[in-house]
Amino acid sequence: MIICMSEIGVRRRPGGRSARVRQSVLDATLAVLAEDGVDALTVAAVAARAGVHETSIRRRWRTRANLICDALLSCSAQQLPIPDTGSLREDLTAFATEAAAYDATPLGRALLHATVMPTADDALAKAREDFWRRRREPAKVMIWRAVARGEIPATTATQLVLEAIVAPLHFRTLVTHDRLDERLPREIVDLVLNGILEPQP
Amino acid sequence: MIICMSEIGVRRRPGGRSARVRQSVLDATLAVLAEDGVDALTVAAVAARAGVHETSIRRRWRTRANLICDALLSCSAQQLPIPDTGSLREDLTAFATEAAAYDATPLGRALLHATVMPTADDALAKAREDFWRRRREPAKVMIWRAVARGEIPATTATQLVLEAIVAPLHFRTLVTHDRLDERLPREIVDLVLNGILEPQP
Amino acid sequence: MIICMSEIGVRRRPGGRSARVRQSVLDATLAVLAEDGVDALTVAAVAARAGVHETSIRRRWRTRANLICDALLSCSAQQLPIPDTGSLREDLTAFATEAAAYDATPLGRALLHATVMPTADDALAKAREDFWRRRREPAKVMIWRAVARGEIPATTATQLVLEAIVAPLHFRTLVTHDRLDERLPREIVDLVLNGILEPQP
Amino acid sequence: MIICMSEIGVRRRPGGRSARVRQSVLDATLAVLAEDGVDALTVAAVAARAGVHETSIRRRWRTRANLICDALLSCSAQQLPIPDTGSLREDLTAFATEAAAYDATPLGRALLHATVMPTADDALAKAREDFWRRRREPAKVMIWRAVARGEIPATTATQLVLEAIVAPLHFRTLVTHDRLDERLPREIVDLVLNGILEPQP
DNA sequence: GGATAAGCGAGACGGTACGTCTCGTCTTTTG
DNA sequence: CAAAAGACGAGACGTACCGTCTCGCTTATCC
Repeated sequence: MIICMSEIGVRRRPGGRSARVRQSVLDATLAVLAEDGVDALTVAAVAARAGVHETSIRRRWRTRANLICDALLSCSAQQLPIPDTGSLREDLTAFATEAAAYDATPLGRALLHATVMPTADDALAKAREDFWRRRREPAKVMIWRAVARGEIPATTATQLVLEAIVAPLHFRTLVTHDRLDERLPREIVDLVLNGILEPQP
Repeated sequence: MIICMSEIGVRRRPGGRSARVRQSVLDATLAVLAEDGVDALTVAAVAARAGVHETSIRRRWRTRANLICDALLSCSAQQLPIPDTGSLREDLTAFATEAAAYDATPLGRALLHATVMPTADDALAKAREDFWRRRREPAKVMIWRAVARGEIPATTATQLVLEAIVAPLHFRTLVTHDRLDERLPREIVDLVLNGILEPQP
Repeated sequence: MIICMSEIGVRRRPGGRSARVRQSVLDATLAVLAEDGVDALTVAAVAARAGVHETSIRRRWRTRANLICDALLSCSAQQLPIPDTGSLREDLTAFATEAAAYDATPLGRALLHATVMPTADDALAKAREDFWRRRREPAKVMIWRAVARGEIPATTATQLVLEAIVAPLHFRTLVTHDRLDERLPREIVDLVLNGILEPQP
Repeated sequence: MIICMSEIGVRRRPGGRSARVRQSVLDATLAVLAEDGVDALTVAAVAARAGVHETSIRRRWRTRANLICDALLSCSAQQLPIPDTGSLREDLTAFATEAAAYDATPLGRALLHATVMPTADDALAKAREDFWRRRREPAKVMIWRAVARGEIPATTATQLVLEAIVAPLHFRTLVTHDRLDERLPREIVDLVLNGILEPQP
């Protein structure tokens, strides 16, 4: 599978029924994903919801995985807003709060599940990595600004810091449904900024 | 589904064929899980591997989900060893290293995938939470020891600290297949212990 | 299967629990047969109804077919009453009416169905033939009496006459659910007694 | 099940794969019916014999009963030949002889069994009635011709006469496996034509 | 602006897995 | 130690989905 997913059916016949069908199918996919979850997402359900014949979907996306993957990418563009408060702590806290809130929405949860499914499909795997990369990269600017402000050293591992903040949130959403309240983001950010060691005198 | 999974078939006829069948099926389930992954785990495959008739599995576990769930719980006992080096940093680093190594094994990865699968089944959801709780609780002793040694304040959020350490590892294993090398655990532990802020003069 | 069905469990302990169990199972079998029909008759259902463990039934009757067959024979004794009005026409009409009425009862219909089921089991086949023989033989006396009265020739084929009368009734019950009303028996008897040819002058 | 069985898949694409599959499945059904009997008829067996995937059969006919029923109807067209000898006695004798011969064939016996199976399925019940109606109706012409020739009164109950002739044959085939030889048809016809009463002087 | 090629509607089919229901055998457990 | 209770082997049934294929027909694009 060498096709680039997010391009399927995009080029040819850009204006007209094709494009209309494509869009309504992707919308329907996300809608079903949000409502019923990823394992209840069936091609037939998407077709019905999109008002499109099942065959048309199968013809274009070939497999269920491709469909999900394309839908994923199609919405990975709409990124979370990156706060800019002038303080790293406030930036990260706001960011973490947004992430937690998104994980609490049906679509957010469904996307999370979708990107975590085991898969043998390389294209899908790649699409998932892209999905997260597109989410992560813009957020790095918060770190860079803090470095520029001298809050943190220039050697700070940007990606790792971001992951240390969002991974626990996603993890709680996925498995342990422990407390995922409004105080949690700040606690995590405090942890990452200050560490837990007793301040050395 | 009110039955407690991990008890299925345990009580009655504890000595004999029943117990033998149960054990071989659970073993086979984990084996298949490790080799082929969770979505390739088919009841027929487990039955074949266990040398047991498919019907016997379906009769006792009813659904595929129950089977996976029971297998999960059956192996959640065998916990990771909890290091005790006298230093929190070394303890956590060793622990994180073990966790990363386990995530790199087929079974580890499969268990991870199995516990993040979306599910409508309450029993399964509960089993997964139990699975992680049984993994997490014993690890808390590392924190307690550090508190006793005066390394960290008694108010430290034990669960959160552990999650901040393992969640990024699991997250990389699940989605972004970014670097998951031998240096990563130490980096995360440093992050959690020291924070990233410039030391205040 | 060489065992003679209708003897199973009869000899030993004629007054004890065995006999009690046997009777309640056979009763339950007939009851289920009457209520749900032969193809819905399941060993489990009979066991439940008889208040007996399924295994006990299986041990004694071995197969479902044997059970049905034994139940059948156990009730083939209770024959239809043979009328004796002094007139062959009235005797046969009454007999046919009874037969039609019995076919209209749930048990009658179920027995009919049970005896026409295809089977590979010789014992069952034989039991079914016995069932019908026991029903038919006593009825022949009607013919004999008519011969004695000089109503019909001594050469009359007794069995064939009886079959010509009851077979159409059973046939309508089994397949064509055409008219099976109170006038039918008499019409059939008229047919058999007088024939349909125009009386020769 | 509101669908009319015998129409399933008949209309659309009359010459394509569908029709080919349909035909081979029905043929296979009748073949299996003839060879192994109705209760040994398994969907898998039919599928194997028809060189068609089991799922295709289940999809179109849904249940085993429907399949049998459709096969039944599909062959109810090929009726027995209706003799026309100029004599009612000879016509009926020939007809009865044919019927007896057909009951002696595997397919004949299987069809007979199939049509007397108890069923909760209305469509199947109706199909069976249709099957027999289609067999019976054309035969009535023998009676009508005899009426026209003045052999029998115009008031003769055509259906009843035919049933009186074939029912005993079918009955013997189904249950009592008594004599079903070449003399029987004639004896039955004699019975029905002349009656058994001593001729009145 | 009409020919042409792409895409869509419709419906089967092959294939895999799931879960249910029997029947009949076998093995533990228990009285 | 024999009967009762229950698990197991075997196999059919029916359901749901996935992915492929073939026809017609509609519609967008291009000459």
